[in-house]
Amino acid sequence: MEKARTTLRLQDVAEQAGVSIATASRSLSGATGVSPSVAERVREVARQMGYVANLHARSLAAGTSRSVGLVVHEIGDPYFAEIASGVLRVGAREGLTVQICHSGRDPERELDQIRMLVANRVGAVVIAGSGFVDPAMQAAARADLQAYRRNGGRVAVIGRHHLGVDAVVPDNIKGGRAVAEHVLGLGHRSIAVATGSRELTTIADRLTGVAEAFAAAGIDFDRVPIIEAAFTRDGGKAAAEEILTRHRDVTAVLAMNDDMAIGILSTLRSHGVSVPDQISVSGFDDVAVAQDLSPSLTTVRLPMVEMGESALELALKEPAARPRRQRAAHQLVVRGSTAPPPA
Amino acid sequence: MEKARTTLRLQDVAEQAGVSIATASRSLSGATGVSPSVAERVREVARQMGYVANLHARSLAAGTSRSVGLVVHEIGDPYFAEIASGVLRVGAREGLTVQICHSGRDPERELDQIRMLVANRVGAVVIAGSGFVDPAMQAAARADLQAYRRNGGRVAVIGRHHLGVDAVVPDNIKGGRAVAEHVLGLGHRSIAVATGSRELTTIADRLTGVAEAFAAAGIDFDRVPIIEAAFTRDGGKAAAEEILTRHRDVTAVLAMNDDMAIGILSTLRSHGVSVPDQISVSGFDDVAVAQDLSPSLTTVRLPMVEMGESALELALKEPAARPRRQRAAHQLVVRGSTAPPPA
DNA sequence: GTGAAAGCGCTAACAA
DNA sequence: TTGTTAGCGCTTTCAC
Repeated sequence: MEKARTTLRLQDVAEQAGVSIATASRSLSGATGVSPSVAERVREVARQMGYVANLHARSLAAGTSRSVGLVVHEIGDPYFAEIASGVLRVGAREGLTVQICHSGRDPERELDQIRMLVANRVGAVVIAGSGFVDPAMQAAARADLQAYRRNGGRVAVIGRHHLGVDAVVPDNIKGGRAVAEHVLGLGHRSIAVATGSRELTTIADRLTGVAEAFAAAGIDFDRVPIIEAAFTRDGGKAAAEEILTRHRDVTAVLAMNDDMAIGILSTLRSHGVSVPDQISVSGFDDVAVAQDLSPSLTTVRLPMVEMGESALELALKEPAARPRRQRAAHQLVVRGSTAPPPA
Repeated sequence: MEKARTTLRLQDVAEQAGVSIATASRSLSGATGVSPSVAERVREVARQMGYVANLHARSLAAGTSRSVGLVVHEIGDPYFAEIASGVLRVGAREGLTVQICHSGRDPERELDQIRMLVANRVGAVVIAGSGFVDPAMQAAARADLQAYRRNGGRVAVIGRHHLGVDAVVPDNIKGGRAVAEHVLGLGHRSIAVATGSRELTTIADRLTGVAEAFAAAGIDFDRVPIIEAAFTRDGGKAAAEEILTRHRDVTAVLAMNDDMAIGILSTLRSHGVSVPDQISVSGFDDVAVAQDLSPSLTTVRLPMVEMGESALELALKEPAARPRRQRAAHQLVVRGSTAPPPA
């Protein structure tokens, strides 16, 4: 008794169409050198049989694959979800499959995930998590990535990394400066900053911009309360609690991302503190809900979806001699959560 | 001149370690039947050389792959982002890579994506988009999926589908009923419903539950204004505009998801309509920001992350004789956006 | 324009 | 316990 074949092979299609496997291959992959009529017939037969090529076999034989990888800190976070959306969009357009993985803001996990992607022989990888300030921390990742690139792999990152690869970089410094200038311009002088870990370059840069604005306004940044907490809504809540307890004179809070700002708004509201009448709050990123909050959130808009798109497009381009750096536009978006300080 | 090998092969590791390629394979894949000392040595050599196995070759030879697929409508949508987070979490735990793709709520695109996943020989696919009410619409997908399963592929869906596979199903009917009963219980009688396309089973079910509650309250559901718009924030805004224009007597709006509810809140606010004093608003899903809105949103909580986890776990289990159906707990969460109607 | 055949890098019988 | 070898399904020279 013959063992029944389960999956269709290219050979089955070839036999059915009465051509050689080579011709079948050429017909289906759209290669040149097959007479149009034959190619069409093969395609028709394949379609009717419901044949789907085995991409593993194809990748193995051709040495290239139609897939790319994306590393994010956490896909449930709107910031990364929107970036992923952009990456998926370009991927679909180019007929690429996209593997997404979490790094959980952990450099070691990030490295593991990169290794896995390399093992999967993806054609390109996009790293969307923020880099770490400490270059040593990324030495291993950098080495792996270099080896990967020597073998023809493409890499692009979003944000500032020490990886020596193409990058889409939002100007976090200028953005931080813009939002701080806005709040200072409203007349605030007693300002607190709510931030995540300064080990992340994204955060470090935003803080740098804020510091610049303070310096320009003649304010000693060392005296400004910087509340460091998780870079999440819960972190924002914790920061707000601390501000209400230990910095009662504060009239404005600069959150280093929207998530924290949302948590801050929530906590202030539950404490009966009116925004922006008593305290102004600003965010950073302009996630989709920022405009629908009440009050709507003053923030710095980063085009996350476009950044995802650009990053993959950059990675897909012919590699350049030296790393390319593409700036992402940022834009101060003034909404209802900021106003002059109470008289 | 010999062409320089770029990527390391298993053979290179085997030679370096002084063993056969078979032994090297067994050592690295953790298979039994190798002396511990040899296995350890091989692993050490591989690590030092920086060898990463070619997963395509492995999949092709072994006929199985350590990857799974996830199909969502749109990863930028928090609902799906949270589900994806759950899937990625389990995937990481099990050492699986996850391919994510967009269907864009388009049955044809969904089919294409499924085909692509099948071509990639993923071990399992999780479909997270809502199914369509019209069974004919999914006939093709169903056929493809059946063939995939006959070849050993696993499938699980989130939500009600006509696909004949394992499913994680939120009880949308009861959830719809619960939120409608809550609003009716507050005394509202002039209620509008804001919804997305009823072609989606998720939405159809929620509406069914709502209708049940209305019937139980002795209200003719046919007289209730049902505003159909995009199942997004923008759709919610459009629905709110219409309600303000054409249904001025409405004291409560039931939105069939949080996204729409957020858009509704936003539009009502910009029109100076107070929530919940003048109009109550409810949502569905309990996306993370729902609790941080102002007013915080009354909604039906669905454990999205857990649903994603369960779906992949279900797909990874040994297949059962008949499709399994796992209920996801839902819970009415009463917050600030609902109150009795104005006197 | 088409076909035969040699791999792509790995796993899994089967032998030793 | 270890090694030899035949594929996995496809692409791609190289002949014809």
